[in-house]
Amino acid sequence: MAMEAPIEIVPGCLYWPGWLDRAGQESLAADLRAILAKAPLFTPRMPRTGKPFSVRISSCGRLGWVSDVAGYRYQPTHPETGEAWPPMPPALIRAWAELAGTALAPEACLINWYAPGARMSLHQDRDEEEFSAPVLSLSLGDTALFRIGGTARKDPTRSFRLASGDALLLAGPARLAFHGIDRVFPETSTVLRQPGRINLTLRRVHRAGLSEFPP
DNA sequence: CAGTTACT
DNA sequence: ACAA
Repeated sequence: MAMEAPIEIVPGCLYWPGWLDRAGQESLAADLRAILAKAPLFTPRMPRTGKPFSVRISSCGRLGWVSDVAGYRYQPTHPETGEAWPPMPPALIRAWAELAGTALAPEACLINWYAPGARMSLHQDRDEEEFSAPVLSLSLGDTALFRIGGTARKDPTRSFRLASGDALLLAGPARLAFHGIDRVFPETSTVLRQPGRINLTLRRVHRAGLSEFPP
């Protein structure tokens, strides 16, 4: 299979602009509408303070990432409905298989919904047990200004735009890099049929084992 | 500090 | 820069 070579933004941070074509984006958007009908977006809150995030989130896959006053964690059920997260659609399994470069299956896909004006401040993805597996990010909808630095908060950062269909991998030395979204640019995509942006973040949570098997 | 605010 |  022909695959265009990614751009390496910083060591370990691989970027495939336009990885998904328009049809692939539309199809994934339809998958997500079905998922969000079963696992509605909810507002995460900061540990201890309870301050709400500006993004709303949901998940698919075996585990979902949640945040509330008690802290950050992965859990197998939606915090408001109590239901298991919907399964990961085949298109996402395929994306992980093609880009992640690991035999470990993805366990969690966090769905971040950025309404116009929503932001995500600089952070690390560090709530997993397994850091040898990369984090895979897919963008859908309006273009965003993404920023990535090093493994220390004070490290210098670089910014670039993530557009609908772009894929980004945080692997190796970039797996624990600080990153965030500074801005979403209005009216830069029609894929979602509404203003805003969706970011999908696929992750391996556990080191290995039983999550490979059906329940 | 996956947060907001102030100021260049 | 913050405040715990």
